Amino acid sequence: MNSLFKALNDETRRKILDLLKEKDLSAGQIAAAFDISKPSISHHLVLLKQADLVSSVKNGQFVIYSLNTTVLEEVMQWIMNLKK
Amino acid sequence: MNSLFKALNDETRRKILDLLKEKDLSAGQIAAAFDISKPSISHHLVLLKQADLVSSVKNGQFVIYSLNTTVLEEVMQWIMNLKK
DNA sequence: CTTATATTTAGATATTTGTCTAAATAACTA
DNA sequence: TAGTTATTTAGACAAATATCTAAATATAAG
Repeated sequence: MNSLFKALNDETRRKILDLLKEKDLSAGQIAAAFDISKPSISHHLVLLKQADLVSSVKNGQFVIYSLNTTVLEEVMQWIMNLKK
Repeated sequence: MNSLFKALNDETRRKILDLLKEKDLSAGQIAAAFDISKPSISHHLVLLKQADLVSSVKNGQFVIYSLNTTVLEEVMQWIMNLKK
């Protein structure tokens, strides 16, 4: 829960999730969408992976990232419980 | 959206929301539930107010805080859009 | 009017976070 | 194998954050 809210608490990371909603992308393609260095984006991707919001597979020299929405259920549940 | 995720990105603040789910509480009552100084709790309450997650009314020398769940709709919408 | 109680404001400090550049690692390609 | 491209790791640094103590403000009560 902590790593989830932490991962979501950044505009750049939320935009990355938005990008991945459309289609899977390589780290480089993701970085290209931002005016931020590749190492920084790589770091954001680490945080998103820690939260299990994205997964990645290596494809040759590329690393392809995909959105994983299943953990968002937890956030939904947490909110629902509060609204109860 | 930013202030919302920011406010939610802290265990103490999430617990405050949980407390307020049960019933309205004064700043002092909220502080009493944590092992953290009153000024620190006061600061957390400021952030929760900024995100519009709580509202407060002064009652004599007390300030009573209440949970406001309506803004959580935004978070729900944002998540829904991602899951789409 | 003075003292006590409730809360916030101010200012300081240690930790966390987002960013960068340079270097390391991995995998293609000529 | 040498060079090129893709990505991550390492290390540094500035900004943001959570916390504290001390002081200020506001209200209540004797």
